Amino acid sequence: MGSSGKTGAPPRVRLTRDRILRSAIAVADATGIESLTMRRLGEELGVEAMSLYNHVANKEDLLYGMIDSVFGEIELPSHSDDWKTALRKRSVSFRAALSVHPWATGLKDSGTRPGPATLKHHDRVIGTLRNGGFSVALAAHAFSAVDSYVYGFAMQENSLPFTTEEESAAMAQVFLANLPGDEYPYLAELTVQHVLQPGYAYADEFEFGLDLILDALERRLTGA
Amino acid sequence: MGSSGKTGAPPRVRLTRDRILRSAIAVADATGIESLTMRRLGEELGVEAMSLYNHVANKEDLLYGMIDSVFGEIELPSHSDDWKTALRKRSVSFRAALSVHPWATGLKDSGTRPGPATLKHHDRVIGTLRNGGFSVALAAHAFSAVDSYVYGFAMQENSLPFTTEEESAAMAQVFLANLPGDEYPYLAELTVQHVLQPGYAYADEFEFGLDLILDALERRLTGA
DNA sequence: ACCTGAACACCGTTCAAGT
DNA sequence: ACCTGAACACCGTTCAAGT
Repeated sequence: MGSSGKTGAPPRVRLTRDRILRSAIAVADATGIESLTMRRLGEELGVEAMSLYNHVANKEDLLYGMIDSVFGEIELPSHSDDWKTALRKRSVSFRAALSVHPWATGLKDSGTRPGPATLKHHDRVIGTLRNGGFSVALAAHAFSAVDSYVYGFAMQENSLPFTTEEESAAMAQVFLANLPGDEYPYLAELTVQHVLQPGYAYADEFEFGLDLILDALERRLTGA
Repeated sequence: MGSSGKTGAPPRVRLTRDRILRSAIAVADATGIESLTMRRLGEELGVEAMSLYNHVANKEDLLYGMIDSVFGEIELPSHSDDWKTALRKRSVSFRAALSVHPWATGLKDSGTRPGPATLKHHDRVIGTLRNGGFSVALAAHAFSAVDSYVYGFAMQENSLPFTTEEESAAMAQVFLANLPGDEYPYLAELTVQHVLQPGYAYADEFEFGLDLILDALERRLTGA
C-alpha cells in the first residue's frame, strides 16, 4: 500500500525526518558515531547531503532526534508491577538500549532538549515512584540515583575495548602482562582472581549495583 | 630560575608534552572540548599546529593524556580513614574533578588505555576496599557500582544547560511553561514542588545517591 | 632534534540555482 | 516544496623542507 507511483520512474523513496533518523541510527550503530557525517548519511539515503537540511535543522538537531528515538525503545515501567519490579525492568531495558546504541551514552544533549519520548519516559518513571509511595523529594532523589547509575554503567561498559568473554580474557591477559604488578598489586590481584576467572563478563556487574540501589531505596522508603 | 637564555632572543619556551597537556586542558575547560583543535592549541602555545606532533602521537593520544591528568587531580583514598570515609572523600573529589573538566566525562577512552595516574587511582581504590574487609569479588562489585554512579551523575550534571541556582530556576520556568502539563503530570509536579523550590541545586542530589550506595555496601559487607 | 609551509582528504553549512 | 552544485571556512594529518 501507498508507495512509488508513476511507472518507469526510479523507485525514489520520499525523504522524511523519520527515514533520516532511522538511517542515522543504523549508521551510528554499525560504524560508530564518529563516522556519521552528513555526506555519508546522504549517500546511505541516495541523496545529496544538502537535501537532509530540508528535514533536519542541522547536525545537532539530528543527534537530538536520534537520542529521543533511543528513549522510545526503552520499556516503560509497567502499571501492573510494583514500583521496584517496574523500575528494575525498565532499568535493565534502559541499559540494553544504551548497549545497542553506545553513541547515545556520550551525547550530553539528552538533558538540554528532551524530546517527546524522553519526556514520556521520565514522566512514567516519576509516576511509578509517586504511586509506589515516594514523596516528591524522595522520588527526585531516587530518579537521579538510579539513572546516574545506569548511565554511568553503560558508559563504562561502552568504554571497554571488548564485548565477548574471549576478547575480554585476551585483553585482560595483555593488560596484566604490561602491568607493573608490584606497583599496582590490588589491580593485579583483582584482574587475576576476578576478571580472568572463567565466565566473567563485566556486564554481569550491572545487576549487583542496580539491586544494591533498589534495595537501599526500599529501605529509605519504608524508613527501616 | 631556569628560563629564557640568550639575550635578545624572543622568550620562546620549549614545547613539551606536559605544557601541551596543560594548555589543552585549559582550552577545553574554558571553551569546551569541541573548540579544542590542533590549530587552536598551537596558537595558544605560539607554535604551528604541526609542531605538536613532535610531542603527541595524534589527537587521540592528546585526549588520553588529558584524561589521565584529570585522574591525577582526584584525591586518593587516604590510608588513615576507614574504607567508607576514604571512598566517600575520593568520590566527592572525583565528581568535583569531572565538574571542573566536563569534557572528561564524555570521552569514552578512559577504559581503553589507562595512564599511570588512572592506574594508581584504581589500585588505591581497590586496595582501600580490600583492606576494609571486602572480598575480591565484592571489591570489584563495589568499585563498579560507585564509579558508575559518579560517572553517570557527572554526565547528567554536565548535560544540564545551567550551573547557578538562578539559571536553574529560570530554565525550569521555561521548561514548565512549554510542558504540556496534562500530558506529563508527574514531571510537572516534580518541577514545581522540587526543582523550583528555593535553594534547589541538582548538584545536591549527589550525596544522597552516594551515601545510599555506601550504606548499602556496608550492609552487604557486614552481612546484615 | 625540533619546527614549518604547503598540501590532502575530509568536515558542517550557506546559498543561488534548478525542477 | 524539495533537491542539487559549487563554494566557504574549517578539520586532522603527512611530508618534504628548513634550522
